[in-house]
Amino acid sequence: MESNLFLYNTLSRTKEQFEPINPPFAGMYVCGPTVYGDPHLGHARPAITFDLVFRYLLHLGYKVRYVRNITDVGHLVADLDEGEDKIAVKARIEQLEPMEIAQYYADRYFIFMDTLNVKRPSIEPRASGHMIEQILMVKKILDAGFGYEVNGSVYFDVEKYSKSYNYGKLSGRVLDDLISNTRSLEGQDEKQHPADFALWKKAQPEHIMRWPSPWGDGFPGWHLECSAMSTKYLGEYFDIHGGGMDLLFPHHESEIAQCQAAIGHESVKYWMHNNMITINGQKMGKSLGNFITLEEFFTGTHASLQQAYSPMTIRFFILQAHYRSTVDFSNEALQAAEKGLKKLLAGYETLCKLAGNPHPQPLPQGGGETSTPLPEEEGRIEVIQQGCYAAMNDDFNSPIVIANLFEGVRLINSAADKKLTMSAQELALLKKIFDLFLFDILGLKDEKSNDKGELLDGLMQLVLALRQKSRETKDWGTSDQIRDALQKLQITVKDGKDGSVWNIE
RNA sequence: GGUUUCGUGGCCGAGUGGCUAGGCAGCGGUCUGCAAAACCGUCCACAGCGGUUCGACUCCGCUCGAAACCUCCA
Repeated sequence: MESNLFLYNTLSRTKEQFEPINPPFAGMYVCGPTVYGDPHLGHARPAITFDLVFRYLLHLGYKVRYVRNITDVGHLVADLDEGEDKIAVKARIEQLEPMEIAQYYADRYFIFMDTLNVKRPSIEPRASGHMIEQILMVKKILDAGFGYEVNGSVYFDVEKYSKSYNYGKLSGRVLDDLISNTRSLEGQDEKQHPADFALWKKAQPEHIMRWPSPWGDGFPGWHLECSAMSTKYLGEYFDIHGGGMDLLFPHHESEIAQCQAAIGHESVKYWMHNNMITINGQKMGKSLGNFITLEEFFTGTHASLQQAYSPMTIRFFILQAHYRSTVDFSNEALQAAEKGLKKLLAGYETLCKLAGNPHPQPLPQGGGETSTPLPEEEGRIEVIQQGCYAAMNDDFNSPIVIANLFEGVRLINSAADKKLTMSAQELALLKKIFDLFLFDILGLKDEKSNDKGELLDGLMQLVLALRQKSRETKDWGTSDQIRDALQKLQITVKDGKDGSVWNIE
């Protein structure tokens, strides 16, 4: 399978040609959510980024297995100092089983990702369901001599590891710097070296989430689940591992070390990282008062939001930036995105009419042949198509894809205005491009109800016919009254040369 | 302080050693009963200071500024 797809590998810090290990198969593992809180903007970006990758790989014909984990074990609440399990803390507060909470927020995550039109991965394994695999991996690392046990906990020996391998190759860190920059906490330090990390952690009595192990009751270290589950479902060497840039260190760095130690070689060919999100130029944080959940975005119920923003507006906005750039959310920017998306989708509707597709409304009759079309540029539609492919092949450059689609919209609208003509072949190809890139690959969709129904359609035809009569008699009062009343029902009427068209907002 | 990623016009956001990004907003036209939409034209850039070069927004260095990570835990 030949493709010209290039993607940016964080490991090499260059764009590399994508050559899967076992074509036509492609394996991708992406770090999923920790399910202890409601899904927010920070969840949307990686989900949409790797959804784009997933969709494009599928389009190129790869047989993709996309694995995204659900982390439902052993997390601390960031604001707490005591070192309690995140989920355990929540459970005590809300008097629920920890797994009940994990289930609740996992379900919420699934629902909101569905709303964002993020395709479900092939497998969504849970850390809690892979204790045996994780324990086995700890054993392997111990057997290989890269781990040590202290008081029922097992730690990874980074110092020893870095004598043979480069711990820090992914994030650019140097071990000596890590030492000098690590403030050693007094007392409870079981670790031999400040940079060592936990493979298995002994559960204190108050820990509700615990599992038996050869080292006593406890829970797996953070980095372990991803190594264990990616190996289980994608093999000891697979194509793409993705996640947010915030996970670069120590999470992904440690995953590399774990796999190297347990398996004897690295397990990932391409590392991909999406950049972070800011709100009005600031990071999103609970303490800053700009922590906005997806539900709040969709309903507009947050003090800093001027209005509700639909899932597709959020998706489009995220795709308007390249995934390796930071993206800054603001009301002004989101409103611009909302309008831009609307224009794109309206352009597609016009295209369908021009292309003779009855969906969603018939083209108003009439229109003369007297227009003087602009001279046709040879292959102007092909240029758009090639532009879209070139953009996707260049490290999934969705903003360029979108720019190309807007060029298509310009042609469509000009054709509708009879400023230029497009052949049936051109229209058909353009429709194909929109169907593929706008809907299948970018994963956008029209959110307004297209299922207008025969009854509504008939009623609207009647209403518009009556309004047309009043317009012909220049009864503007009646005409405007009808239009205003319809607008209140979210139905927009636009008067064109060839009659009026209507849309549900 | 270290590592990483950045700093583009009113806002968001691509890209490139010399050649148009794109969207939103603004301005001027066309169309229109009005409105909306659409079309055409147009203004506003490349954080700052040096250096390399025939030429830099694009390469190099420094300064300033922003974000993520650098502790136990995921």
